[in-house]
Amino acid sequence: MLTNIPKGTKDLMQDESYKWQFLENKFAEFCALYGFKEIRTPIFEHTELFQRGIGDTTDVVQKEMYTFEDHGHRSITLKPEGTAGAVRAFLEHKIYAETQPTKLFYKTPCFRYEKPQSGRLRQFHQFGVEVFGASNMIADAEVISLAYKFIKYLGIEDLELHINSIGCPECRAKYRLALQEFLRPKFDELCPTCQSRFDRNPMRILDCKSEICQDLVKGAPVMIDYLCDDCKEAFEDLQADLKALDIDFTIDTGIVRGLDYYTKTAFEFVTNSIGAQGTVCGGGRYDNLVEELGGPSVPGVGWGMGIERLLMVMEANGIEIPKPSTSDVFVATMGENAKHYGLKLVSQLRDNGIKADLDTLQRNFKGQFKYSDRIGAKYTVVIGDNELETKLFQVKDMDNSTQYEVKEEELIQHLVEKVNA
RNA sequence: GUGGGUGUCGUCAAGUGGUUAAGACAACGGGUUGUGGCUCCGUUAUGCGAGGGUUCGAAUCCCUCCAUCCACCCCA
Repeated sequence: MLTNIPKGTKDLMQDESYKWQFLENKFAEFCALYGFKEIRTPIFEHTELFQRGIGDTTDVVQKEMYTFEDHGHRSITLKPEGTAGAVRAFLEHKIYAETQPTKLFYKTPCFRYEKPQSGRLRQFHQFGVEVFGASNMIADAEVISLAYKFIKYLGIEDLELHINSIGCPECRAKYRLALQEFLRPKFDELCPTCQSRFDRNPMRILDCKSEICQDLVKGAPVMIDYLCDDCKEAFEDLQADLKALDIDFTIDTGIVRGLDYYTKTAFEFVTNSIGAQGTVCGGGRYDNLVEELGGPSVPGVGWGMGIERLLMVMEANGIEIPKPSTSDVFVATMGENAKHYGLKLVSQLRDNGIKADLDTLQRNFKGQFKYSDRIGAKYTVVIGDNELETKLFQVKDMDNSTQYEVKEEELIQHLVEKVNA
């Protein structure tokens, strides 16, 4: 029990953290290229922020939030997603009063109380970007382009971009009615889950996996046909923008975001190589969210990318992240005098930017070499009584097993050059 | 929340009622205290997810629980 990690969480251990560091650094670089700046907001917020932002009737809010009362009797919730907190900060710091648009990125843990499965955790992590203040579809295209380029940079080829428009509140409401009218006569034939979706989220019925529902849904009205002029034009603009960027996409009328705040653009980068949870990046436009949360009428568009899923896709495609060396130089010593000399040498090497290490377990000489090999040192320096006396040190190149002597005064410089070569 | 699979050393595993629970890899030690990756030798589960039960006898059968994986739902 004490040594059991909580359900649905993962430790990131020392031999894997480099992968995350790599992705985090690259993501920040890409964001910088696109003019996005990082924000860091708390991992918990007032519960009401999510209720209002994500929507009271969504699954996320209704049954998946980690909510608790703090000692001041406030209802607090661990972030289930990143956008709400970003909007809150945007409002609280009155960023809308500055030069627009505002382009923000973040990385954050998210928490949802769900039953874990492949690609689904209770604590997972997202990269996210948000653009505030831009209503033109160019912003949507930019945001999609950022995700696209980042994904391509990482070498991932099997993520497909799916886009859809889910309209604005007006046209979506009309469409919902039309869809419900279409399905109402077939209600009794729908699978139980779809019957429950009928009122709550009828658009989900369109991509139900049950064959019966698939059949019943044939000929159903499509959201795109119900878009108002404004939404329709926006969707066409987006497609034109993506084409201009040479970004391949497919229109997927089945995309329904599970968070209420989305309007117009909805998109996902999906794969089928990592199991059932194939959405690696999902996002869209939310033109009413800022206002809904008590701010001025400011449009927004953004996405979240699941870091664990991203890594799963990379792994499934055999993409390797360069593993940093743990040690460039290992100093093997014999005897007390040599030990002190070695301790100082290692310290000096580090001062010169060399990853250096020495034995701290009183291993015998052979054991030290073995350890040097294990940690992947490129060079091993030998220090014993002979070396201390002659001021000539043995340097062994671990890759090709050659060994040679270097004068004491040239040793550090020599190693610096070798390692950086 | 619903369903299915799995649980034997750090890892991969053999074992399906009968004396001391194979093996491989890893780890650690050693092959006459100055040299790694190869090789050789040695060490490493009174224990088989936990707790009950059946039995002369259980890792092997039964029950309960727990963990984990996968799928539905939902989403990153």
